[in-house]
Amino acid sequence: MTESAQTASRQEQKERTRQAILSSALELAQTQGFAQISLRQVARHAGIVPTAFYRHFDSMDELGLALVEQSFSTLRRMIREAQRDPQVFENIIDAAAVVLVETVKQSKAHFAFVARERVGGSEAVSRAINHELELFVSELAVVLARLPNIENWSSEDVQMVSRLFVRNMVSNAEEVVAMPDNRPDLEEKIKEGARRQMRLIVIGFRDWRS
Amino acid sequence: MTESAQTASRQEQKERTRQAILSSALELAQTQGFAQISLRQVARHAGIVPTAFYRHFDSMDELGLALVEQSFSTLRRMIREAQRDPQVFENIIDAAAVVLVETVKQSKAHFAFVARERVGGSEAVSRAINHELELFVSELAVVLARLPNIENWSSEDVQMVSRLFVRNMVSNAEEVVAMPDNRPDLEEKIKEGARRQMRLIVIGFRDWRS
DNA sequence: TGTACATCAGTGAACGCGCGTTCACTGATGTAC
DNA sequence: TGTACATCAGTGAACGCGCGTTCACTGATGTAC
Repeated sequence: MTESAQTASRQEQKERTRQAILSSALELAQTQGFAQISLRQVARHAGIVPTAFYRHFDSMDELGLALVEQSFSTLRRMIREAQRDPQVFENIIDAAAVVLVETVKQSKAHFAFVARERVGGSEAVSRAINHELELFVSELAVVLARLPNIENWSSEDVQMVSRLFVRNMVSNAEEVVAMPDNRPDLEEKIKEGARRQMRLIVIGFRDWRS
Repeated sequence: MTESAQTASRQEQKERTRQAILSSALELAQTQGFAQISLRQVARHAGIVPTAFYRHFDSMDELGLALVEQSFSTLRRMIREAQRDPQVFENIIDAAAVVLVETVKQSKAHFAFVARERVGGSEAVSRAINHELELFVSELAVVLARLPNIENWSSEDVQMVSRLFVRNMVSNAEEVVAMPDNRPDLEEKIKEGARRQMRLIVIGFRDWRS
């Protein structure tokens, strides 16, 4: 390619269309749920003809799985960034509540997709989501195992409490997703609720015996 | 009516068809999700012609709302029965875990419907389910407020912990629903997990300060 | 640089299918006398 | 009890529609020489 980079290469253009399909599907899934939207709707919204869809995905299920992947990589990146924040180590609970709400707010569409298709989606999509969430539980368990009151718990107990946290995270994320925009009062309420729930659980740590 | 009761009256027969529609929809919804099933599928499964559906419900949404009602009345009846059991007052947590698993097992289809359509369903259906769940949180809060360590908590805190319990109940119910039949080992694992989670939360009660 | 050919993302017509909904109907159940 | 009429749950044909998928195609981008 000796041309100036003004015009897009074939593969750049293809990637752009692929992203248009992904973001169209994500947007449409927000209102009706992914399982309810059609290949033709997605194509129309992405500005291509239905048959062109097949140049990028074999089926709607394949598209759904790609969205699961995209959603979780977004989530993981945000958590990694949050962990770099020194504040997090000072007051882990308050920080977690804030990070949760802020993170979810920033990529509402991905969270809405995960929360909704986890139970309502096609077999393949919801299996993929639950698999990712189980990975998350295990990852969090590793972090929790290092906390003072927990260090000599059995691994089953650590896994259990990790599952309790992740479940609550998902539930709270659902609430943020359902939250209408521009309602800082509601937002604060959810944060405060998440904070209290986490504190209650953490208080239990001290006196826990298996 | 002077006839012997051997043949069904018109309204008895109509009610029977209505129940056939409801149970057909519930069964079909188990595998694909209610939002994915069609009026014609339900009619076919219920043994009537599609147009006869309209003698009973105005639309699939109306049918969905009827299923929400049926599911929650089943749930409430089971909880009322469980409360009569004297064991429940001796060890409230163990009893709750057992009741949860047993109750859900007995009417898997209704729980599956509630768990799934709560987030994946149509606007109208999921709003109805979340409304019923909020009622549940408030009802449980009244019960919790009478527990020793909780009696002088603020009502917001009681509501918060009630929400924490109901969320976990829903999550555990989802697991039981997803559980393959005839796996007593898995069943025991879920019960044990539920028991531990509840115990951890209850332990936190003692030292909680708002 | 210029030419001839290959690649392949996106096109557009066509298909058969199941859908929700309408409509006029049928025939058993129920009621009035 | 017997007859004539009303009710209404369920029927069956018909409709227009959006769907997923097939196929042969077009024409811009990319490559070889």
